[in-house]
Amino acid sequence: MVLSYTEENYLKALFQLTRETLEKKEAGTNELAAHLGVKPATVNDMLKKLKDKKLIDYEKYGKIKLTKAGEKSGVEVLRKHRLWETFLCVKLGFAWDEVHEVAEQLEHIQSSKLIEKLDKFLDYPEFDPHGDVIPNAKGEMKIKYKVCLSDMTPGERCMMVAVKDNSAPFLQYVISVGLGINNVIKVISRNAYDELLQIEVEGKVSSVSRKFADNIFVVCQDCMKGKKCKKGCKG
Amino acid sequence: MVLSYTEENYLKALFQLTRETLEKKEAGTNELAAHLGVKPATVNDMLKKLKDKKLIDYEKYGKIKLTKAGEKSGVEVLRKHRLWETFLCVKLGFAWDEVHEVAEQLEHIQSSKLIEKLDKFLDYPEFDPHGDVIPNAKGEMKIKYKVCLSDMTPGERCMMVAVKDNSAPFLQYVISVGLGINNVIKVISRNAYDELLQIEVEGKVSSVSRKFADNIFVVCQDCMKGKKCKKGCKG
DNA sequence: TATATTTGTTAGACTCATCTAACTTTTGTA
DNA sequence: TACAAAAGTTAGATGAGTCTAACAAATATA
Repeated sequence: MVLSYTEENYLKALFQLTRETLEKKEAGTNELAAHLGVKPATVNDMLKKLKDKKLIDYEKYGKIKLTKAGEKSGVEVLRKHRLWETFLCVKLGFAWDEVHEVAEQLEHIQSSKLIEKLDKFLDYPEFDPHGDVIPNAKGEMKIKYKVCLSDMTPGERCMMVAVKDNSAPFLQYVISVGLGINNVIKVISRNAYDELLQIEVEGKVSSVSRKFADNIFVVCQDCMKGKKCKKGCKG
Repeated sequence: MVLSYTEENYLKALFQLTRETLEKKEAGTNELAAHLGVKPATVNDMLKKLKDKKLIDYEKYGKIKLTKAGEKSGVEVLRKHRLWETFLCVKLGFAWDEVHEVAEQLEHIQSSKLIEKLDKFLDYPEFDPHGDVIPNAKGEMKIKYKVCLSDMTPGERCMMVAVKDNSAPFLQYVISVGLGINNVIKVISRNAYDELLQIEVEGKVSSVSRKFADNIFVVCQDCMKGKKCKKGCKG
């Protein structure tokens, strides 16, 4: 489907507001308007067009959600933006704080061949100059989680986002503790001698070993709220 | 001055129609419409806007001419187009026949810093992949003329476009023969023994030496008519 | 030179993305 | 729960760039 420059911007914004965050899945008219720097009335008009094109799920007074097709387009624009930013810094010698505006223009260039070749020319980078993940050609964003449950301090809350060990025995163990992706974990205490962690998940308290905690990727509370993270949870 | 994507296209087209040719200096409404793929009525509306912005000289039913400001903008777009084409071929491995459409988009990216850096990255190329001259940062197009008056065959017509020798004595000699830039020269005959050429300029017949003819750059009749040149007169 | 053909212009309409101002629905809280 | 605040919607307008259809001027040619 051929999208206008403007439609692409709406889809990119929606992707950032609803997908590129661990919690939120829907956006509102005012929120989107603020993000794009236009008035809510303008957004409202565009929402009707995007719905007609089956790029968003949306009902009057309801929340806005990307469809599969809409997400595909949105993530593609984000991918292009970040690849161009990388090009500008790595190949042309721009400073990392100078590239955003130019990339806002470059991200709308229509040519899949160009993006393939640019990606190759840059040797398939995984992160842009700001450290944000660059979606791959399939639109997948492989976030490199770095913070484990064992990095948490007693008293902190975090959310499980991935596992390091994908073996069946480990996964079964995880389930038995009542844990799963997106579960919030409260770290109660850490035993100084054997590093046994006491954690609370959905009201249930369990003890887990250091080895277990090493294999659970988590994100901190800032990440959970969509704020800037100081720990670098997302790589 | 900030120009729209569309205005830039009109100025680029006008530059190509009126400047990037040795003879023509003005364009018509229909001609411009055909070049841009829009209707004459559309062009007519835009001409008024471009005139208001002092980018063209234009009177009702008259011919269209770029002003200095208009020419500056037009040549800048052309420069960007050709630099991007060069980038696509040289750095990304595109074939020379695949780059035009993408460059049509890229030429409108607004960032003088980007173009400076791209130019440097490409090592200040003088010609694009199609062999067309790339205007430099000042908008100058240094056409590398290759064909001299001495390359002409008796009976051919050509037009003087430049001199190789810029010394005052030579230039004075040129003037004495009645020659000047843009004069049409008809080659009447060549003496087989000493290569003396008999030429006719504005009705006046003169004889000039091989040495003289070697220092006069000319373009062939195809070039004069704006057609594709087979001799490579323009380098 | 008269007229046919080409070239250029005008008027009026359409789409897209945007706005303001007024209105309606939903939500949060006293 | 009632009502105020927040969020969302509608109607009507604007400007850019485009179109078609009809008209006017310039030019080429018989």
